[in-house]
Amino acid sequence: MRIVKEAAERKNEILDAAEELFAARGYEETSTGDILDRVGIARGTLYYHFRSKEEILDALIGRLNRTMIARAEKAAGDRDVPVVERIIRTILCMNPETGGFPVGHEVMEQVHKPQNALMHQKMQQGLLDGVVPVITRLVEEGNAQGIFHTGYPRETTEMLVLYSGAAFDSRLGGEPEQEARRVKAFIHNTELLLGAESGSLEAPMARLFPQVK
Amino acid sequence: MRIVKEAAERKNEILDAAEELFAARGYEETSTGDILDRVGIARGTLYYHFRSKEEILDALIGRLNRTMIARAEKAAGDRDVPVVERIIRTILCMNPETGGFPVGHEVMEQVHKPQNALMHQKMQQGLLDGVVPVITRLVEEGNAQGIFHTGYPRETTEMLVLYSGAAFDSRLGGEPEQEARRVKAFIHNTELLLGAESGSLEAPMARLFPQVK
DNA sequence: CTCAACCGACAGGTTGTCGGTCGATACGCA
DNA sequence: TGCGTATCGACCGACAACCTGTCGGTTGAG
Repeated sequence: MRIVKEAAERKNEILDAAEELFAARGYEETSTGDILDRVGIARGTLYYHFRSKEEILDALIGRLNRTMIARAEKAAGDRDVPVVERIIRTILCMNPETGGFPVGHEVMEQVHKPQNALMHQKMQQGLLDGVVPVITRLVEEGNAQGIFHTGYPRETTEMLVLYSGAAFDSRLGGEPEQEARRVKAFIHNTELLLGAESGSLEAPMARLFPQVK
Repeated sequence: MRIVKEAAERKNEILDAAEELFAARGYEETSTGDILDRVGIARGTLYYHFRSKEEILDALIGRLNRTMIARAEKAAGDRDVPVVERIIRTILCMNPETGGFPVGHEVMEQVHKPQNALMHQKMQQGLLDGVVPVITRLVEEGNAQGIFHTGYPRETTEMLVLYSGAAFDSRLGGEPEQEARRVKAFIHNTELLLGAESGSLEAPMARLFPQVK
C-alpha cells in the first residue's frame, strides 16, 4: 500500500537521503537508484519531484548554502562586536570545522575530494555569491569607521574569500608547517589589503582561532 | 584491413580527438564512443592504451599544462626584462585570451562551463602546482632587488594566482564595468601585497594589457 | 614465431520516460 | 447529513537508450 505525502515533504525526504549518500560516497558515486532505495519510493516518483539527478544536487546545495548564509549574516549583523572580529567570524562561517556547521559536516569533507568537482564548484559559487556581499558591507563599515582604508572593498573581499576558501580546501597543499605559515600570511596580507593598522587583526584572530598560536 | 601504429602515436591520436571533442561538447557530454568513431579505432583499442575515460582526461590536461608551464617558464626566465613585467607576462600565460594559447583556446572556454567542473578543477590544480613556484621565484628576485618587500612570497603569489584565475573565469561575475574595476583593483592590490612602489605595476601592465586604459 | 597492437561482442549499470494506478478531497445530489 | 463519483496530484515500475569497461580472440610487423 502506497503512502502519499505532500510534495514539499517528499522533496525534503529525497534531499535528506541525497545528503547522507552524497556525504558518504560523493555525488558521482551515488546512483539515483541508491536514493530511491533509501527513501523507499519508486523511480517515477523521484522524477516526478525532480527533473534530473543534477537538479537534486542543485536543490541540496541551495539548502546548505541558505543555512550557511543565514549564519554569516547573523555573524555580520552583531552590532555589539567590533568590525574586524565580525569579519573574521563571518569568514569562519564558511569553514566546516571552525564554522560549527549545522549540517553537512561530512558533506564538506566529500566536497574536497577531486571526485566531487561538480559539487565543490557549485558550493563555492554559492559561497562567493552569498558571502562576498555580506563581507563587503563590513569592509565598507570599517572604512567609514576609519579603521580600514581600501578603495576596492568588493574586490578585496573577493580576494580574501577566494584565498581562505582555497586554504580550507587542500587545494594549496603543503605540510602542516606550511599551512600554519599560510594562516600567518593570510592575516598579514589581509591587514595590508584592508589598510588596517598593522597587528590589528592578529589579536581578534588569535582569540577566535586559538590553534594559530 | 587494420592499421597498426606505435603506441605513443596512437595515444596522441586519441588525445587529439579527445581534445577536439571535449572542446566542442565538454568532458561529460563526450562518450568514449565518440572518441572511438573520430579516431577510427575499436573499443578495445582505446582501453588498451588508457585504463579509463578519466585517464584520458588526465593525460590531455597533462599535455596542455606542460606546454603552458613551458611558456610560463620561458616568460619568467627572460633576464632582459624587468621583474615586474616578467611577473605580469607569466600570469598572462595562464589566460587563454592574453596568453596567445598554443592549442586549446576552445578547451578553455568549455572549461569555464559548470558542466566541466572536473576538467576545470584538474586544470586549475595543474596551474597552481606549476605556475606558483615559478612566480614565487620572481617575487623573491624582486625582493632581492629591493623593489618588492614581502615576507610571504609564496603565499602572496598563491593569492594573486587564485584571484587572477577566478577573474579570468567568469566565476566572479559582473558587468564589463565591474570587470574593468576588478583589473584596476588587481593591480592596486598586487602593489600593496608585494610592497611595491605605488604605480610601479601600472605602467608595465598598461603596456601589456592595452585594453585596460 | 612471438608479441604488441587491435578488434568487437557483451555484461553490468545508469539515467530518464511514459502510460497507467491510486487515494484524498471536492462536488453533486438525495 | 450521508453517499456515489469526478478530479487531480502523487506515485509506480517496466522499459528504452545509453555508457563504461572487460575479455577472449585475431592480426601483422619484426
